[in-house]
Amino acid sequence: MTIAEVSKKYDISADTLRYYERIGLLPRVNRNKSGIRDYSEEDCNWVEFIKCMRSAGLSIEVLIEYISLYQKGEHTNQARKEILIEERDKLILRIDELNKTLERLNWKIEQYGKWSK
Amino acid sequence: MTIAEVSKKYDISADTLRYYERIGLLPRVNRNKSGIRDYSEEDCNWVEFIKCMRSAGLSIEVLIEYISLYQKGEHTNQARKEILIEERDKLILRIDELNKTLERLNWKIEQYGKWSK
DNA sequence: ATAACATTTAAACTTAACTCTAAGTCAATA
DNA sequence: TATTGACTTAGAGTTAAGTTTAAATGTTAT
Repeated sequence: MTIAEVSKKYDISADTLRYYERIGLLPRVNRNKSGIRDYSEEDCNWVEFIKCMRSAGLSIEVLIEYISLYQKGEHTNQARKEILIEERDKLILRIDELNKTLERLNWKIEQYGKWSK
Repeated sequence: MTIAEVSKKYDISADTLRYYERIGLLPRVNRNKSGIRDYSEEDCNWVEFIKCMRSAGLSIEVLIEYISLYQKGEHTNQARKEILIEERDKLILRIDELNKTLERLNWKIEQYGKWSK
């Protein structure tokens, strides 16, 4: 797949895809004879994974670390698992906080409802 | 209360408090005879509200709009309510997305568990 | 085979949201 | 009363995460 196709499929700009690869957030994508990126299915899976994790607030920094460990092979499994657990726990706290704020917003909206009908 | 006290109480730097006031994200705080900020209880309530809403991801831009409407008086109630509803709905979607990612992380962590124990 | 368009790289630029600096004022303390 | 330390403003600097630009090369449709 070309960068344009991947960009469209995952709704991430080609610029961002190149940027992610440049900083090591995506494993290096193979080029064809003329130097143009040709994304494999595994590349696409990484793109999708990164998109999902970024949208959940995981920092680029921590994801670079995760990918770097992945590329070092199976002996990094424990370390990778620890990263995921740490991020998972942060996410739980975050969701909790957001739910509290949601309740607060709901309450405030109700107050407005009392006069503004 | 002085800016240092408010800063400590809400864990927001004095720089940030001044910055928020400067850009209209906080209503202008009264100064004493020598020009030093003296935060009233209402000021503090705003600080706490802003902190909470920012941490939930509401943009500074939308909060400035909300506060600006507030300062224009009761006839802006409907508009303010609409802002809150819009942000509340965005927040619900966000929480939903985060919960899905949380499930995915949990699943991945379990996969790691299978070999790395 | 030439115009029009996509891709490449490196590097500069942008944006949101702060954060720091400089130069000055003011209040409390030694 | 001299110094120490918090506060003031305006404006410059920082950070994370892209986005845009420039200059070159490659590809496709006529």
